[in-house]
Amino acid sequence: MVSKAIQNVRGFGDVLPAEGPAWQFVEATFRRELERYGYAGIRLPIVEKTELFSRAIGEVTDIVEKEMYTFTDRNGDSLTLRPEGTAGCVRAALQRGLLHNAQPRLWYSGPMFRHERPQKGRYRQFHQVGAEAFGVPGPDIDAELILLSGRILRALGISDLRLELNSLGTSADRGRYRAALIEHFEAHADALDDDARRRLHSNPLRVLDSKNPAMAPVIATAPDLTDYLDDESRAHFDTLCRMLDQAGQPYQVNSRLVRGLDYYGGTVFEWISADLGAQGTVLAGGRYDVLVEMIGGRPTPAIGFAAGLERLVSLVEAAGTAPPAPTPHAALVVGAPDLQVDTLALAERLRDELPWLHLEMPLGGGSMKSQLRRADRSGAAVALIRGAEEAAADTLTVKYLRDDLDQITVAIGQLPEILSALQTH
RNA sequence: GUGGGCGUAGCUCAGUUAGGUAGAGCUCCGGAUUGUGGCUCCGGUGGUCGUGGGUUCAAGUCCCAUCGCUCACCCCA
Repeated sequence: MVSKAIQNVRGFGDVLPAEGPAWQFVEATFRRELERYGYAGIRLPIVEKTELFSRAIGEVTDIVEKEMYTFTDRNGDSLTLRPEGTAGCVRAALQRGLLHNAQPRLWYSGPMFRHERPQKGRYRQFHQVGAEAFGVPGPDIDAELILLSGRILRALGISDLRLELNSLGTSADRGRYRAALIEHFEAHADALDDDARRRLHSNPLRVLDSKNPAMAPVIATAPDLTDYLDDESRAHFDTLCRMLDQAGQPYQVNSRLVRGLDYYGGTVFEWISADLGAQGTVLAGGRYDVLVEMIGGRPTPAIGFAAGLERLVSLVEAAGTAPPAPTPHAALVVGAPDLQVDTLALAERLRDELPWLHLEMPLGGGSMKSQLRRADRSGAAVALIRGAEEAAADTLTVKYLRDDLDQITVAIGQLPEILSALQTH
């Protein structure tokens, strides 16, 4: 009696073995480069109190209003599957005293959850690598973080990326700009579409993002955020730009670039691919100097980024830059069923003696022909054949599956020497 | 949340127009080669046609619902 098959939950994907090399490449590259810049790994819970996100991200954001996986715990607490990583990282750094008289740089990686309609590059469970640097107020950390992100993306071998940069200024700057924007759009209310009217008072900056071509003229004539920055924000941004120029990092200033989370202010940046359809942002971040205080700490400047791993993996797969999965050095083939018992022990002795050795056995029986076929498919460089003749003489036959070499029969004691020649394969 | 496209063998797909109880290629298994992979040839395994209802003498095919995939809007990494 076969039970009804169960399918996955919508938007919750599986990473299959074929995608393994690309995922490992992306994750290993992030880890390596982040650690080179002094970022220390931190592991954070997937569930936090709902209030953490509603306070940090903003009550009126789409994420908090309609995308969170929120549930009531058995003791009545409202808990939420994290929709992003920064809030939890700040909570942990603050709660554990990491911010006390220190300027920690932290990174983390893991699944995030948002109840959105899935599409290319957007899933309900998705994975991010995040990096957060606390306690440094100046543009130097902004520049270094951006250069670091560029280095990672270059190391992944992804091309056709552009870096967009902007400053959101202070909260007061944005307040004045917001008022000016509303005034502008209200003066041209007849040119707005339904979405724009709906957002005009809740999130007027978002109106600038509209993809509706009919809105292009009214958006083009809208006030520019850059004109509303105070002297300090402007000086910070100018220095950042000079640092990037000097380091040879190209970028485009985009005064329309904004963020969907309320805690951002000052520098914001975004790496965008042209090859991902509508969800082209692969890595984005910015300053959030007010967040630590919002969560109950002392005012602490901070900046960070988050990278979407599914999107990067997709680009890495298209670019073909991930190293292939490693293939076995050798496959040990058993010539007769009565040899299985001590051949398995022989394999263990070889693995003991040669810790680097990737040795597989085509287990489960089958003819020697079948075992050799499986050995070949495994990608093994050589097949080690142990049949009745070899067992009687305490030898093994080494058959080269990739190189044009004759097979040889050698004493077991000679095997480490023979196999060592394969180590660089 | 809104709209479009799609679910047939492990994979890629035909079959849906005009309802008549399922096909191909690849994969996999076996043989040709009584101890030797890859190429070739021969043979074979494998599907309650996403799921649940309904119409019908008869449903992969028509209708309804539902789940999943996918693309865009929206939103975002």
